[in-house]
Amino acid sequence: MSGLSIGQVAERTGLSVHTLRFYEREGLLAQPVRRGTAGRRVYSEGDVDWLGVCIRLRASGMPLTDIRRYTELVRAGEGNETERLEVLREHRERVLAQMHELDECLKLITHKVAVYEGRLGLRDNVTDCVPGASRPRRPMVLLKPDEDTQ
Amino acid sequence: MSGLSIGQVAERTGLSVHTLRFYEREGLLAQPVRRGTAGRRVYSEGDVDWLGVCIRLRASGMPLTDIRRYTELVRAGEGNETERLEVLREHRERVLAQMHELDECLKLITHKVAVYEGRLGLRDNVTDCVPGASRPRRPMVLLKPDEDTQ
DNA sequence: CTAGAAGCTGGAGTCGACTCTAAGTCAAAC
DNA sequence: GTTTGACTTAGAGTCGACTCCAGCTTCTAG
Repeated sequence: MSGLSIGQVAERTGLSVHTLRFYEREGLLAQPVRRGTAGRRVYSEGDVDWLGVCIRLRASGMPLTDIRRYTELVRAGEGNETERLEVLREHRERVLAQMHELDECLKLITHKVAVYEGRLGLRDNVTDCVPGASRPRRPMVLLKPDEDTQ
Repeated sequence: MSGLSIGQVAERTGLSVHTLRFYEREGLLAQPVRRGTAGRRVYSEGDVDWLGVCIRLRASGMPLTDIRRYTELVRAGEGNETERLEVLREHRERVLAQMHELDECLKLITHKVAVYEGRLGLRDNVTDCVPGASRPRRPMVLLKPDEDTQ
């Protein structure tokens, strides 16, 4: 069951084979990858799981150097749990901040979308309108200051 | 009231003067920046507002090329609202997806934090403990598979 | 037996987004 | 009147994170 080629892992994780080798060079793998015939990489399920963690950390904006740091702690084995915790907690703070920021952005974008939908005489989805109800013609609204012209 | 130097705008927006000039070169400003004595940039409140929008778009992961595209639409004036809307809606989808992803990441991290806190014999914050209650010594838990060793 | 697919390595290239440097202008403070 | 400091430009440099290339081996199918 265990024993995946780099190609299989690429398919499974969504990373390219290039990236998998790159991550390995960068020291992002907790254990050195086993090698099979002709020096080919043989990934265990554990390797793939760990890669999954790395991918999540990356996706949440943790830079590779920090992932490496964390990986090194894990590789070093028991005894440094406090440090690992610190890394994780710091990152969690950053993620929360990022979510907050994203929320603000979303508000802005949603506001703008609403404004343009209004300008174009749309109410939400066209399909939401009562069929047959005369769609109001574009009412030639004067541009509000605060909107996108100027 | 209107008429800010590049330095003032930098301070106000949190962008560096370098970045402000860079953004301008990249065509991210809706209107060309006014120039004062000796060719110095003089920013209007409108410029700063627009920069605020750009910053939010960037912060939510919109690449500069897309911000430029949107800016060009705005600069082109009335008549392309449908296109602007499309850009915004697409971006909103990406932001929502990103928030989802971040949420997953947060779950993972929070889980790991909880695991390490458990391993270290902490319950939440130390300050949450009843003072004087004997803190349990680290119970030498066997490592669960699924956790960070292997 | 040979062609093609997949793997290997070391190193180079790319891309996005800044970030900085050099050489110069200008206004105000001392 | 010179020094300081904020500004100007064109262009170069940096950094993170890939992404690809050349040249090689090795396995499988026809």
